[in-house]
Amino acid sequence: MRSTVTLLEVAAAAGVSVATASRALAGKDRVSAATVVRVKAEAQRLGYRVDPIARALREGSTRLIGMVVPVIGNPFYSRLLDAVEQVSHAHGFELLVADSHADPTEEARRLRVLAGRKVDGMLLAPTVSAAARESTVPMPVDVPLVQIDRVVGPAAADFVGVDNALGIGMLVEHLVSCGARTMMYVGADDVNNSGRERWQAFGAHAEIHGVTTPPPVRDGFDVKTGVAGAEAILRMPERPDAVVAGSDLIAFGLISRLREGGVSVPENILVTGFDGTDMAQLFYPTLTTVVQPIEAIAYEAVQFLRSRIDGSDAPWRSNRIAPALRVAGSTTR
Amino acid sequence: MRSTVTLLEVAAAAGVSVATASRALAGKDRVSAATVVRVKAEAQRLGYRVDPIARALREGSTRLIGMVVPVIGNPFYSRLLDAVEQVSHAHGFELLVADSHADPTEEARRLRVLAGRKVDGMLLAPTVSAAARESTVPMPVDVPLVQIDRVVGPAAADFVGVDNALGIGMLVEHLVSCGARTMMYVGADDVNNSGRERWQAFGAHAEIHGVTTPPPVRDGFDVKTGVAGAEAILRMPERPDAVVAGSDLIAFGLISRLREGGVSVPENILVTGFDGTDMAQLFYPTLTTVVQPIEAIAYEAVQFLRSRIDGSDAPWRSNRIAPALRVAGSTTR
DNA sequence: CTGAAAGCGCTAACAA
DNA sequence: TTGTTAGCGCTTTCAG
Repeated sequence: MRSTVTLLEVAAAAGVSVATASRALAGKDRVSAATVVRVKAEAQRLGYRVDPIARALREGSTRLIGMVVPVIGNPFYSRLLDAVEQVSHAHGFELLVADSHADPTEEARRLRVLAGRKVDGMLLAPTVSAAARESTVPMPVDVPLVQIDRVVGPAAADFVGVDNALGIGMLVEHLVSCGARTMMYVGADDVNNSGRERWQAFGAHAEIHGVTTPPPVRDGFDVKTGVAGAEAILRMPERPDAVVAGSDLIAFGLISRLREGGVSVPENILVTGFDGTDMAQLFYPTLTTVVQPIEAIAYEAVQFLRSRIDGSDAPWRSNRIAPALRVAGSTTR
Repeated sequence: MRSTVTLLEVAAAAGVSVATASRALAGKDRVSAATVVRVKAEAQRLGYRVDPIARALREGSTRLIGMVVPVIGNPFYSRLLDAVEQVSHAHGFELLVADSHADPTEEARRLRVLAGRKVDGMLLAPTVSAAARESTVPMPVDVPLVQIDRVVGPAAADFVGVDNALGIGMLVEHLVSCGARTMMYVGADDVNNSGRERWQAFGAHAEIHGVTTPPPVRDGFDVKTGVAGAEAILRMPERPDAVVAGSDLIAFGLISRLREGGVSVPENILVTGFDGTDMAQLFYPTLTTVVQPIEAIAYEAVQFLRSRIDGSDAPWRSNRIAPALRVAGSTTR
């Protein structure tokens, strides 16, 4: 069996021209039913598969979606990637993946490479490096693009992400119902919308419930930030009743550092996370958190992208999807 | 600025033919220095970039590498993906990613899709599903392929992975030096080489050190298996001194179940993992484990693949890379 | 309803 | 050293 059988061979086998064969296989042009059957049978028999390269050259469309994430190794992004891969695959797109390694310059370069590869559209989870503190509007290419997970700078594209305010609201409310009267926030700074929105929502909900809030610790979404938060707490004369961490990773770092400092969770202090990672259920104690609707985010993002690929020039849309509260050991006494 | 500037335009601007422009840019054919400069300048000025589609159609090479993993969401694979992405990118390849969702049928299908996309080569981390217990030799395509991480069935391709026997040896030796005299194995079954090799190495090293080994629990590489192992231990009249778990995930499941059962690590029993995930350092207790040389595996795999892409028809090679022992809380009293 | 032919952008024979 | 041209495999006018 020849490794590549061309349309010409199928046409010859079916006794028609390439043009007819093409039409028969495409099925959207007027071709006699009889030839359609014959051509399809021959194609099947010979194991014909269209050459996507030739088709792309001719049609200007690759059926490829590019996705750029800050770091594939981060479980949140890898799960998002997983979900996006499934959805785009279901829509007939293949996924070209690029990792910006949390470097805005590299991110821009990767976007350009993907555009050069003629992807039909791109999904971007923008990076925010500590180095490049200012937000760069990441649109160096004229390919349909939707931002996913978070936004840097003023939105200049469609956006799909979690409803941060709602999630934080759920957590604060839950902690209040657990009897917490003082709550500290340990999370990311204002460089991207997630950090900003979670912090603002925390403030707003704390106020609504009349909760006292010691000064927060705000930096990144990483373990390190959690450790810093724990150290701040260990230095405080009076510990807060609870800590709202801006991410599961922060909570992990926080809890393990508190433990080293002799403060245990949930006995001495309640802690919540944000993201709903698998590890949250394996950690000790299991972590109360808010679960990101990853599948829904992936689904909606691909929908947005498809409509842009199909030529929509509607105003930028922003889609916030509700997360779900998952109560666990870190807030259960 | 036009979004796509073709070679023809560059040639016109430089006052030469497309052929000359192509050669000048490629640089490997005889062209006068003066025209090279002129063409390059014009290309630069116009922002010309070769169209990879056209080039691929002409050359039959896409500079694309496909990679199929059982599940992107698994931290080990996402880190491997990350590493592979970097290495292949450094060699001028873009990465097309596919997730087989641990389904051999889907895996075969994805391999075919990638082959249809005309990738120059493929990296496959074969899946092993509980459903399809028998190993299928995964070579439905005639594209250079190297197996990475593990092998299913008789090797029919180059392979790069960790040196399982060495890793297990390090762990057993370490536990012996901690004073353990009875060790139980909780790991994966024999469906793939990793499960088989780790188990065999455990047996061999236990014998060398004269260690007593109660019956093992063997199933998958997942949390569930660890939980099963813990339950077996909780039922035993006499607990072993230590448990060698076949993966970090198994160890996590095992430790948390033991904790629920009132057995604590490392006080009552020592536990080791395998993989060296980030979580191993965040877990309580921090986990003694063997760190997979992920970067080295990625590097070597891409090297193997490149040599196959370049036409090498040497016999199949198998490259086992040494892991490193990382001692932590789960074996430190 | 079907065929002939153009052409997507590029590279490599082959000529000059 | 440079230009002309064929052709990679496909889709799509334009004729018939």
